[in-house]
Amino acid sequence: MFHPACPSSAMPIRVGDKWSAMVILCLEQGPRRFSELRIPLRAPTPKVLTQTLRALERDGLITRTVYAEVPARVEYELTALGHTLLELIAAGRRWAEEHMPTLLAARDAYESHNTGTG
Amino acid sequence: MFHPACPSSAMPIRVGDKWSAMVILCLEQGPRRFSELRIPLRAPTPKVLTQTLRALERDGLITRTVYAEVPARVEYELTALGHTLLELIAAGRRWAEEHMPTLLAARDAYESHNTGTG
DNA sequence: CAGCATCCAAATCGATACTG
DNA sequence: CAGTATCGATTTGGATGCTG
Repeated sequence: MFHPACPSSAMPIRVGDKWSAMVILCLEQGPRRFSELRIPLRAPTPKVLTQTLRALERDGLITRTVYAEVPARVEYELTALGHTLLELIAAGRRWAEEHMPTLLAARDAYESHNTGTG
Repeated sequence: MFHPACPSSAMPIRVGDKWSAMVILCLEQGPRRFSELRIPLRAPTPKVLTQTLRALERDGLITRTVYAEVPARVEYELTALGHTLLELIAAGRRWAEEHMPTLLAARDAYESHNTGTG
């Protein structure tokens, strides 16, 4: 799903920063907890995830709900505005599925200038 | 068109780096010269523009044609692959036109927490 | 479990100066 | 005109350690 080869490595489309699009995608199927987002995203540090989450919350794309339980529980969920972004991300993924091989081939051919012939 | 308020300031959608999408947009109506890209883009330094152009060329999104004239002339033009990206960028712009006011309003409301009430 | 504070590395953007 | 080379400021992502 979010393995290093697929997304932001070569993907020419971004939504904001490096993680925003992936967070939104993770939230597509429903609310997720802080730790639940760290695993699939491979976001090693909570700081970066917090930054991303805060920025998303600031822009009204997600909501942050705190449950007063003993092990503190916080859930993040997409807003209506956040859902509209899903379509755009899907469009980006469709483009990638269709044209990324061509782009990668072109990139590979371009790199050959330095290592292959020259 | 490319005034500081519109594009990457608040725009949550990017194509690659800060300038790639704008370069592609500038090339939509036909080939453009190096200097012709610097004016509308407000890319102050040739270095940054060159980097963007090279990356785009590397990915097969644009072509670079050099004309052996006395004042050297170089033209950049969108490839077929580059054209496919136009649709995606257009989708991003449509999203921005429709939802950006909502996003900005949410952001503004969020900022009020710090300056207004607290 | 969720989040913050501090320090650090890397990428990016940018200004100045110079060449064919 | 088009592009390169060098240096600096800003931004971003990341690692470690600590708190409620």
